[in-house]
Amino acid sequence: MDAPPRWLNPEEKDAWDSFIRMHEKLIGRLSRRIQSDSGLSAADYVVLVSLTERGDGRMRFLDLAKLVEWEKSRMSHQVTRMAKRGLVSREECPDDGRGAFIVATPAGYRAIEEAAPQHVEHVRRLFIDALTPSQLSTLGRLSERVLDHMERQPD
Amino acid sequence: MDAPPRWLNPEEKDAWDSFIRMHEKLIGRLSRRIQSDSGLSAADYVVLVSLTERGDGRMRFLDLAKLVEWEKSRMSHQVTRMAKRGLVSREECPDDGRGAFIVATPAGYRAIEEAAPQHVEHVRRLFIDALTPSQLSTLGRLSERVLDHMERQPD
DNA sequence: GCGGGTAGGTTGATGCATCAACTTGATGGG
DNA sequence: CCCATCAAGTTGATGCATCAACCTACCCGC
Repeated sequence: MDAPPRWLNPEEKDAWDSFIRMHEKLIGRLSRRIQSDSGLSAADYVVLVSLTERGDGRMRFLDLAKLVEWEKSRMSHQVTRMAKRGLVSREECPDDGRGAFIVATPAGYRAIEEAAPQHVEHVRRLFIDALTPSQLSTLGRLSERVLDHMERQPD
Repeated sequence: MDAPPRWLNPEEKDAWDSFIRMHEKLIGRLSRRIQSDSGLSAADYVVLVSLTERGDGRMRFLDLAKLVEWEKSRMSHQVTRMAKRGLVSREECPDDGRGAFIVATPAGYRAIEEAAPQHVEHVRRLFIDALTPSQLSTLGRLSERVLDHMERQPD
């Protein structure tokens, strides 16, 4: 039944390769920077930003997981590691005996407040500054388009 | 001395977020697919493609690492795991006593020949098909531009 | 021909990602 | 009320990524 594989043509392959290489290099550099500047991993950063951005620095476990689109087990392991380092703590939930709140500690706040400006600076320097505003917005729109397309695909 | 952080403006932030979310979702789905379709990880796939694409299925260790832009230690660990599963083997290098060749085994060839068409199909379905040829080429050019920009930046 | 630097590669430790299995508390139907 | 089922979250195992330290073999100047 095997249909002949629809290999990528040269233009498609070039575009795909550039895209992948660009993203890998960009993310690699950003995450090494954030790690060496602040001692936070990219995962720590995402968690702390999400927690502290909305007011009280606390969120229900699964709400947090959904917000950043992580599986619960991934989040659980991450929170365990961060709690061990004092960046967040777990609190139990009065309404639901199974439930948990994840709370950013003062050390967590300090860490993210120190890390965020540097991180943004690197995003700007490595990525935003590479493009004109119009190119940037084009890239954003194309990304949205791919996202929408994926939503409509099985898997 | 701290300059005030140059936060991203809303357009910049939207573009950045879309871009990041898109890439994460895309890579996540592709690598889960390749894993469940073929039992290869994305890393296995990259190594096997690189080895088998150029003729004899063998390459010097560091040449391979440079080709895919990995650190030698990453490659070494990866090769160890793959060798354990019989996908590649190490051979010593007659010219250089320190050196090693990495060789794709018959099982490695079978694995990649089975995995590649499926993988390409998913890339096409999830990514290529989301865009018109002209949009795809735009995305490729923007990626190149970011890559070039990064080359010129420190770190 | 030997002693020091460097190139080629390995190893161990640690953190991150994913999968499957598990526990415990909530909930709703009979 | 009780049992089944589901939701919330944890745990353990395994593979991947990164860093630093290490080991040899090669090479070059003397």
